[in-house]
Amino acid sequence: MPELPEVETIRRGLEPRLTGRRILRVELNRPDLRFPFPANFARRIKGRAILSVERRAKYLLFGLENGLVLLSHLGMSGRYGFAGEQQERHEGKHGHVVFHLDNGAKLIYSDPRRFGFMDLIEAGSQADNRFLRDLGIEPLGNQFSGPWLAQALRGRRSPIKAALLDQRIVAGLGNIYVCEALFRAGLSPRRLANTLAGARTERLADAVRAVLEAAIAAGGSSLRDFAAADGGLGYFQHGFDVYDREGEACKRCNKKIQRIVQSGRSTFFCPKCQR
DNA sequence: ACGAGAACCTGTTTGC
DNA sequence: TGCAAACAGGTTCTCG
Repeated sequence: MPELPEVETIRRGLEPRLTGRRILRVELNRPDLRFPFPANFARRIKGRAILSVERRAKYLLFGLENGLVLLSHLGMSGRYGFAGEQQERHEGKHGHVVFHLDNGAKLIYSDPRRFGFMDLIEAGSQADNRFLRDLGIEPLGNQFSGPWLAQALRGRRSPIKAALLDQRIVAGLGNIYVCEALFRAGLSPRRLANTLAGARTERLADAVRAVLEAAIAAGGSSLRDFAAADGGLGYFQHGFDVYDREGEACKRCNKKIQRIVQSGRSTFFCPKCQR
């Protein structure tokens, strides 16, 4: 589901509506999502105010009172919505967690496929958390650059597509934006990661940054399972150059976009523009 | 150690 | 039209 731009869009939608609010009660409608909820999940959250809503890679981090952090990953189909505002169908059957707020609002986490998951982290131990500790750098952060990428890809024998999806290197890219970034950089998804250096990694780093920034600016893409927290739908998917465009004309050279499968996932690319 | 593939789920789209 | 197969934005685990 959501990749970094969508999660960032959701974060921006939730932040003003949650910051300063107190969670009066948490309704847990099942014991697990992808993984079991941590012990005493609802009881530990109950009564605490929400101080911040942050993002790390594709994770949402809700900073709660007294140093507790609620970590939430949306998997493929997870989403946040407020009761009564929309998508009752989604929430009705798959509203797994309901946060009752002190202003009467009910924030609902729904997730049909249940690939999402949540965790609670005590202050100061974020670095040890099993979900966060192995994440690579943020692609929109200061460290990320051509030279950094060249160094990170050195010795990697996997296709560049797979390397960019590896969250331990760069954290936040998913299938859509990897395809889009490789197209923008003019690089074949099949090219081995360790054959990239110099100008190519520079172009790739620039492409990654540009495609993510464009997507965030557009409010995130809205494939069928995603709605921004404020109910608005993103529209960046109308601008995809290659993703989900198998057989259609390349916008640059007019040749047909191809679809191949790499490590079990669809890759879309232009065989002429991408080397 | 590292990379590819399977597994985890349900809903929607595609193809016969 | 109906039904089965294929496919979907992610992560973790296992196996070679």
